[in-house]
Amino acid sequence: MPAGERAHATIVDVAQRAGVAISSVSAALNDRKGVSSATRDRIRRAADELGYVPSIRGRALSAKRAFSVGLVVERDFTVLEADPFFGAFIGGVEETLEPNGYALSLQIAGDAASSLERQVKLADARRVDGVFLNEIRTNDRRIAALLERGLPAVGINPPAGFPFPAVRQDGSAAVHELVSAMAALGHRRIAHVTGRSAYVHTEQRLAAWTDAMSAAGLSPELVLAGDFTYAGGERAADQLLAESSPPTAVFCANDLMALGFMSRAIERGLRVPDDISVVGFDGIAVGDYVRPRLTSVHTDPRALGREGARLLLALIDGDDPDDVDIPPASLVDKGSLGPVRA
Amino acid sequence: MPAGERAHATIVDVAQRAGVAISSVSAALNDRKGVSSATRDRIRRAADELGYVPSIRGRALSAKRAFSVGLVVERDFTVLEADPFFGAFIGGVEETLEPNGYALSLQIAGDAASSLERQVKLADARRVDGVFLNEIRTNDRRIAALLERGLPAVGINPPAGFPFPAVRQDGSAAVHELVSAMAALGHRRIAHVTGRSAYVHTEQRLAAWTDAMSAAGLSPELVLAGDFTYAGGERAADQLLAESSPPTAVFCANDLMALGFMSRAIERGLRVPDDISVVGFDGIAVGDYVRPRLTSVHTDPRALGREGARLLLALIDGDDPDDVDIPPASLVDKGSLGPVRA
DNA sequence: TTGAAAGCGCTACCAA
DNA sequence: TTGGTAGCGCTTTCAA
Repeated sequence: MPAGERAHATIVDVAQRAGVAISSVSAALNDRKGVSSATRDRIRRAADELGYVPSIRGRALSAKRAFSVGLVVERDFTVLEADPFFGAFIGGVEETLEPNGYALSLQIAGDAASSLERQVKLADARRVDGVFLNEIRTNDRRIAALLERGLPAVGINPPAGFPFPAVRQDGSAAVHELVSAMAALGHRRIAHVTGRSAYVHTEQRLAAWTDAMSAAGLSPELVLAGDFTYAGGERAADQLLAESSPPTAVFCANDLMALGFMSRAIERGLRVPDDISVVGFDGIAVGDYVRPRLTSVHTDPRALGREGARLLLALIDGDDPDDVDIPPASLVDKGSLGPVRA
Repeated sequence: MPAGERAHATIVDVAQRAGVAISSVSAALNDRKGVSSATRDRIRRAADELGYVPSIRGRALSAKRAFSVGLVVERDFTVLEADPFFGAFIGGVEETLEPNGYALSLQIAGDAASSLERQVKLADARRVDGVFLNEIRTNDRRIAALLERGLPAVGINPPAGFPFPAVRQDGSAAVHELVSAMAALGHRRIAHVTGRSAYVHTEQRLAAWTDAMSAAGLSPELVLAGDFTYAGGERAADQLLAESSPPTAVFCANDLMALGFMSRAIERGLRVPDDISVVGFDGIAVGDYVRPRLTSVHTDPRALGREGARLLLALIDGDDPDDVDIPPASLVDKGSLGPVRA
């Protein structure tokens, strides 16, 4: 028994005070029709006087809804700390959930297996009415698990053929713009440091870069496998800059790697952007804390969260919502991209 | 009606399959006594075969528990993005909640008023069995609201006289160590940039610095009001370094400000730490991404979350747990603290 | 040891 | 328009 939980007024208390049946209270307070405005007023007053707030527990059981959606963040705890994406994403999610009386149930999982397990647990225990599918892998087992359970889900930047509604923000246009800008500045040897393998967004960014390179008449061969971490960016710099003819520009699949790359490049005695241009992807605040500031493809995780939640609630309501495209990511030059030195 | 939610097996299904009453199923699966091992086995088997997972909704209503705790993060969305504290804190919370079958309900509030409102809503709707009280203000209205509702709560680094159980990490010892170290390095003009006013942790850090300065025989007069943001740190640098006899060392109430201060100091042509030593508080990962790396008082938000959740669950179980002190924060020198130039 | 039944606080259906 | 009532899926008490 929970310690000290105060006795709350229930729907029965309100009904008694207003001298009506509980079904009328339910109808009145939920703005259903079939209640005269006189009794509706009386019920409202009684509810106010008692400080009545409907119990979400009773509602959940009766309405067969949890009034809650789930987000499982698959991150090593230590990495999560440095990753600002989810703060903004969750902020956006909240923007939609709160006015709709929904809450967010957040879980942290260390790896893919426990992420799947958490997702399944949330669904099986009926803790949530739907979930976000984030950071999707190329062969993501969560999809089948969700499908099998018939749990509403919304994908965030999912791959083609994704079976649930999705919200997308295109980044490829900005990557094309980036590569053309680099080419226009005289860059020919442009490298790409990828994200962790097996992630859809890693593939998406790699594909965008590859396409853009080809479109610019450049050969997309300078590819290094990264891991989305700062240390991974440092390692990439050590490797790429030690080559006999190193790149003059590098596009990293996220900002954290770009920051690590830039830092190590500077430590190795290079100037950014004079000796090497470094560009990231995400547009995190930390990019403004270094010198030069980091040029990056800025995304909008908050809009992704806001629209994703909107889709999810519609889906839960039994609608069949269309996918949502939020305005494409944009290249924001802050100084770490410059012309090739003569 | 939620779209497509698959029919789940209920306790009735299990009882039928096992040929027993639902009360026996409940007792068996919850490891209560009074069930023969034979029927217990039979029930377990039936449950397995049906893939039975108890509905948290039914349990919540009957047990008068939500099996969920709440955390309201009071942050501007944009600030949240840059703040790594909560990622680690939530990770720690999860570490405790998950094995206990509890979930975390996360809310984001933009200001104190809506933070209070959210907290109250969570409690009144009985969505959670308890909440964390974080970033407490010197005159925090949430405390009275929680007390009034009798909702279990746990304070994170609360002030003296706090009415709920609490988990604390002392930072003052490390601040004393810091100030002595600065004094030993020849610093006399040591400044402090505070956090946002009206926050308990702002006061705690200021008091620790003031005490430490006095203990070192120095006058604690160089105090500048900050706001915990990077930009605030930059402003502090502009102000302090423009003085006729600027400080030779500065202790900022958090790392973000220290990073802003350091960056601006360098932009103004000073060398860190040769011309000015800069030290922060928190020990965030970003401190390793700048040069010199940021010397800071390292805290352990993950342990705070882990132990805070442990306290909260005990409280919910009706225990009267003692406060928890986790090992004190420690000064970690990474290079932004150095001797006064001759 | 087992089973029957009450009740948790709602929603929704059906009569009156 | 109203009221009565049957669930929703559990836990818990009380008899058998």
